[in-house]
Amino acid sequence: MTDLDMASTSTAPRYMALAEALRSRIAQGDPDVGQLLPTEHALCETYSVSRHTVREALRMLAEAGLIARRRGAGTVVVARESRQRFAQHLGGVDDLMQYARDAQLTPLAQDTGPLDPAVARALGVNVSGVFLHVHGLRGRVGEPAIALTDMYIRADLAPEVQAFVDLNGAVTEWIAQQRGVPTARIEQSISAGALTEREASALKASPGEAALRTRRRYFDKGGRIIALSDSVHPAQRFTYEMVLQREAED
Amino acid sequence: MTDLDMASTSTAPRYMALAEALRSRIAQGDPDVGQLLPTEHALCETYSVSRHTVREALRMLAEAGLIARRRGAGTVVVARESRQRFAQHLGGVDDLMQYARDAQLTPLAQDTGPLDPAVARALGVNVSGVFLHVHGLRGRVGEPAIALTDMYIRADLAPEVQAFVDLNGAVTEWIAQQRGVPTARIEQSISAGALTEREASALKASPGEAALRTRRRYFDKGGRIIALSDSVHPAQRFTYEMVLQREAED
DNA sequence: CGCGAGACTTTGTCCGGACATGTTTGTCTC
DNA sequence: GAGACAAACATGTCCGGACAAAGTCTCGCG
Repeated sequence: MTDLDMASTSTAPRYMALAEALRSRIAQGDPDVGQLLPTEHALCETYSVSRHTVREALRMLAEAGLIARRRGAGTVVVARESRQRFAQHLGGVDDLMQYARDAQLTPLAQDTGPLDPAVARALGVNVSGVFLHVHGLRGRVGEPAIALTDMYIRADLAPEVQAFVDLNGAVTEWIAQQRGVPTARIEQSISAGALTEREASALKASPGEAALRTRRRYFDKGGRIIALSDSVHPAQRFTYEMVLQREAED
Repeated sequence: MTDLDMASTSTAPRYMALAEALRSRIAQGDPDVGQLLPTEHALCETYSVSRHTVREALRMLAEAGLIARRRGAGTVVVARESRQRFAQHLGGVDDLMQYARDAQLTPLAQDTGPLDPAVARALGVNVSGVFLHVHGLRGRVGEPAIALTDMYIRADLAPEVQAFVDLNGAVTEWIAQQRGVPTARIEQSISAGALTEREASALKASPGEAALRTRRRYFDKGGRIIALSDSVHPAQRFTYEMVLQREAED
């Protein structure tokens, strides 16, 4: 069944029928996770539909989280199934950070250049390109800082440093608006560790004190890196809270 | 500003600029909730763009939950602002725990009774009733344990202890099936701390070593507590990973 | 005056085309 | 073998058009 003869058996639009056909193929591993889907042009021929219809179907699959599309490279399968039972909903990236709205970023240092290999390794990425790196403290005026943070923003997307500081961390939302590159996916890891002397000094805490470390990778729709961050929080000053709600069954 | 001259000030696509212009209007109540947006045709003329571009912009606003579109009737504003942007989706509670499937629970102690006030305080609850308490280690056979955990399950819902152990932590799913009480909401907090001597001894780690502490509260539909848990993980053995996807809202 | 049918309006589906932008591959030169 | 550059490939943006489907309005008839 390559031609879409769904019209004869249901009233579903063609792009929905195509999305379903592709979803079914992906669920069977054809193609599997990590592999490329046929190109839009090929799908037009295989299923005898216009490119518009193919694009609509692919958009649905992308929104379902099954595929990621990259201009020039193609469309890769990222998940076999959409598995949604519990969900944590966040208003925006700043909710993810869990800092109070008035927690300001105080830059301590900045530079622009390729990512240091040790930094890339710590953040779990293998990425080339130039990044704006801003190192600073995060906290309310007059209170102990809650985070010592390093942000790395792709230089081609980054604002000016002072504008970055004024954004108080909402840089990915600025990039979405001003650069037309919205964040589509965020990977965060949370781990425990002990503060180094340098970290403790900047945070006015004790060396060796327990700390929470949060690392984030921000990706665009095509899976390319937008920004990275690495923050450390003294244990006494920060706890990460999350709420998950059960969702309706599909 | 009716023509889209965004191209001269940013690289954002036209449909995004239009979506932003309309989102801004809606935020200002022009049109207000319950009122109709101008038709697609009118927007094409007002903003000097094709219908395709208008439709893309409207699709974005619809996905953001700001508008609802009805064939033949028009497009109505349903919300002034979008409040939900990102979500973390989990297949089930065991995904939340992030233990390998074969990570077994070894009980070290158990008892049944009311919640100790200190425990209740640590877990952020004020609850009466009787709980089955199981204290144990979690890890793969032959490997260092990754968690020392205390689980508290409402006694009226709890399985037998041996059955509980066989469930390997998926007790809330057993309760959903066998007791007809599904978990509707989970609250989790993640913090850093240092291992106590007792904890370090059980985990075969060093006292004072940095550790991640995860605490969870499981609620049913009516907001009543089903279970509680408090786990501590040596830093070197466990990192909490999460992935958030940008999503449409309903 | 109320109801139904038809006309008109508005969004949804689907086609086609062109050009832009980013990625990958191939070729050439040092 | 490495680097630079060009060409080919693949998706993204944007235009235009036609027809379908659903909703609203108007007019005529009972």
